[in-house]
Amino acid sequence: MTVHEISIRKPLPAFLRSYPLFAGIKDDVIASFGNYAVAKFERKGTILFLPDTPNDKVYIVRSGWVKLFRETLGGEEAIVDVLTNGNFFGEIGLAGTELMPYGAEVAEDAEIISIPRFLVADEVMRNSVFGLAVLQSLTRQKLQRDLEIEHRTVQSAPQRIGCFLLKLCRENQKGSITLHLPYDKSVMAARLGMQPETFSRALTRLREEVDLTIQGATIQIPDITRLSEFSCAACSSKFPCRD
Amino acid sequence: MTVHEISIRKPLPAFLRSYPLFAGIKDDVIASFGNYAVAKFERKGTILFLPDTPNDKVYIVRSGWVKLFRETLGGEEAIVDVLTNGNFFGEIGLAGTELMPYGAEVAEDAEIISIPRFLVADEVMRNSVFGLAVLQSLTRQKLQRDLEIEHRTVQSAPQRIGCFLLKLCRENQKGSITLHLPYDKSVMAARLGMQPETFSRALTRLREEVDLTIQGATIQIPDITRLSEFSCAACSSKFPCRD
DNA sequence: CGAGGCCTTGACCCAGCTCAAATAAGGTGG
DNA sequence: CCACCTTATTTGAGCTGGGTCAAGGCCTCG
Repeated sequence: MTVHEISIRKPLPAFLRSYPLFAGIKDDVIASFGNYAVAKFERKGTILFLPDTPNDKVYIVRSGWVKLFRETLGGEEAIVDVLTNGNFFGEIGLAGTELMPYGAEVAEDAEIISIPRFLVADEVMRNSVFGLAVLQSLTRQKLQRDLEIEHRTVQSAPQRIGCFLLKLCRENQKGSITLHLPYDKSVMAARLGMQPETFSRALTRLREEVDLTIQGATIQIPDITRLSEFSCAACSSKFPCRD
Repeated sequence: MTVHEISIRKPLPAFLRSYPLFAGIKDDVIASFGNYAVAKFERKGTILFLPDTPNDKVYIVRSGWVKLFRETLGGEEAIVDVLTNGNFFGEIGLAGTELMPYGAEVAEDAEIISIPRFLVADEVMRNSVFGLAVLQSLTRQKLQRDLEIEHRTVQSAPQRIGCFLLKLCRENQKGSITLHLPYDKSVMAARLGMQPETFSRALTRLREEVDLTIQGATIQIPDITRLSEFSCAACSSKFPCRD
């Protein structure tokens, strides 16, 4: 919860440009974004905004991880999503919503760019290429949510974890891979819609099933294909089921 | 599966205009949409397109119900969504996706408008007001999905059904209400992420819990407030948890 | 070295799933 | 309008994945 913000200004334009979302934006606009946008390093635990709170910024994660959450009436926390490099959030503000339906907390030290909402809205209006890009991104994200819903009903806990690990592998080749769980297991559990205890046990089952080697947050996957065969067995979409 | 299509042409403009999505569109564009758009009556069971099939149209439901579905590898059908008046689908095509990630089947006799994708894309590019409207709609839909995910993990089966009934009530007043389940219970079950058997039993439990009167597809709700208190007890958002 | 935060284990429980069957609800042809 | 067939819904019985509660481990940091 300790706030240890370092307010810095970096050459955002290059960063923004590097993401497909901003591919069609003219230089002067990027520059304008760059003038109003703020990049900050934020420490794990920092709360960017609370649920049901007014907010007028759109955020982009430059590095690290940010989790979006809601509070159940019962006081429990439901995790909506956990974001990283190049992902954005707070765009619900573009729909004119005053209060954020979810809160945002830094799950792992992160660098976060915030842009006043009106700037983005203006640019959407002015630059149709950008508008279409955002629109397409949202379309895909919605689809991603559909998949997520399906996963939660169709896959077992170990399969869901396996599917998650596969996403972490990105476009990597077949064969053996070593990877680090990027954030707390309890957060992963919530992200995958299960209890921490279940996560722990499910990971054990998955290990037995596909011969993982697990040391704390480090996981060795001897055979990706085998993992995907196990995890995606129940799913409706072919293997790389990411966007 | 019998196809009993009646291809008709109705004054679409008025219809389109009546939905907020098209509020900002200029008359000539509406007219152009009207020229290329086709409205058809389709019978229950008609399949509009299959999953993983190329498609170049965006659809709007004018009346009736359409269900979007995927096929699990196991051959089971997972329902993505069930749409009605004024809802649109197929917009994923705007993201350049060639193959539809889901299929569409008429769940209850419906009138459906289809518009060539390029027309919509053009209009998004040309008319920023329209573009923003679509963008906002998608944003809200994505949020809706988030809620859906939360519901499925936090609510019990009876609560989920209750929540669904509340959505059917729309902006109706408090007190007693009678309503008709708009489509097959088995489809509702799938839509809510449960088995038909579970649905049946859960509905019975809900009846006992909040004194519903059930006759086939007709349901009498004596006290909406009571229903919402029961259903939304576990949810993170206040009562009218729809868009 | 002790405190607190994570994570893992153990024991037990229950909502929802599965398989199987009985009943309603429509629809059709005579 | 009736008998018959098909599809939708309900019920019964039993099983189990995942949740809950309660203890330990473990590791980090002061």
